[in-house]
Amino acid sequence: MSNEILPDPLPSLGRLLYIANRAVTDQAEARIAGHDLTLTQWVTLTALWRRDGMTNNELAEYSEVTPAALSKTLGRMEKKNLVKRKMDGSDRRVQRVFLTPKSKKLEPLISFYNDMNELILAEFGKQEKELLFNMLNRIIDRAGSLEINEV
Amino acid sequence: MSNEILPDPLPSLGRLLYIANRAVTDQAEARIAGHDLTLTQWVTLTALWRRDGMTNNELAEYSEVTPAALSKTLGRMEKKNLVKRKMDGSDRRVQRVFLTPKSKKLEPLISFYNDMNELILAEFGKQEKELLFNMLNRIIDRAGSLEINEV
DNA sequence: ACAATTTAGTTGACTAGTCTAATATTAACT
DNA sequence: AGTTAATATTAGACTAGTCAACTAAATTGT
Repeated sequence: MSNEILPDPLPSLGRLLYIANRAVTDQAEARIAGHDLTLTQWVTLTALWRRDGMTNNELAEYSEVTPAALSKTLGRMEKKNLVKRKMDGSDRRVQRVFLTPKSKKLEPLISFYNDMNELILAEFGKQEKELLFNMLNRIIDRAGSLEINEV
Repeated sequence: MSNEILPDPLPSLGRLLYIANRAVTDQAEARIAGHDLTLTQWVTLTALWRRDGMTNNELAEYSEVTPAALSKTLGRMEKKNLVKRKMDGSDRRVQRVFLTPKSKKLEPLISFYNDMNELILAEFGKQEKELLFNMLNRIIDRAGSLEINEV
């Protein structure tokens, strides 16, 4: 192709988070792909396994995405017969979301992600793990509260 | 809405990485939005600012995405007049990508992301920062090398 | 009681990634 | 020289997120 030297990719917190997130997500998706589930869809199911009949907005909050995003995820899940939406009896704006026989059978998957995450952190000590989680939480807080200074 | 208790979102490494990555990305995008740039597009430009005329595949490797993804990003950037693709003289399969006057003017943005990341980590000590980067790299290695055990 | 406002959810246009398949062109091998 | 294999890129179908605009229903305020 070209025999010139490529610029080094830029190492930075943001870049590392991007790559780490993708590495972990890819590993997770590979593990559940056999059940015809994506990680996003699995997250939605973990909420319903704990409380069937949640609403779109509750699921959005739980998943930390916008209601619009969640509505689309539900559409794809309904097409695959993983959930069923039913109009709420007392408030007809509300759609309650229910598990199907198919997704009820998948409930044993509820802990797979935690197991996988433990596997990834197998060589981290208890204290190291705590430190890591603490640091990530500090980053989330700090990034969320920083003033937006346009550059 | 519902007066029942919502299930707690699941705390896990993967979840924290997902949220942290989004928090940092959102902060970055807000800062450069005024220049009509997305973070993905900015990453592409940082490569070209360092070596103009890189190819699609080189840029994909640099950005750590597939060549297909990068080709689409270039399409969007070309539409905004941020890059220009030119057929390579000696290998006509290759498209070389060049800065435009518009994107050349944006070169001072090359360090904005690092500056922002430093700001996010302002309260981290030097040693803490090193530890964090080290941990993230270990996670990336480990997640990438784990066997895929379907669940 | 009725108008105005808020809330719940969906849709459309967009960015950005995946994978698979197709097209050109070059390189490699008889 | 001519076929085959590899390489560079693009296109298409898909998931998943954003925001803004919209509809319908419920609440609030007079």
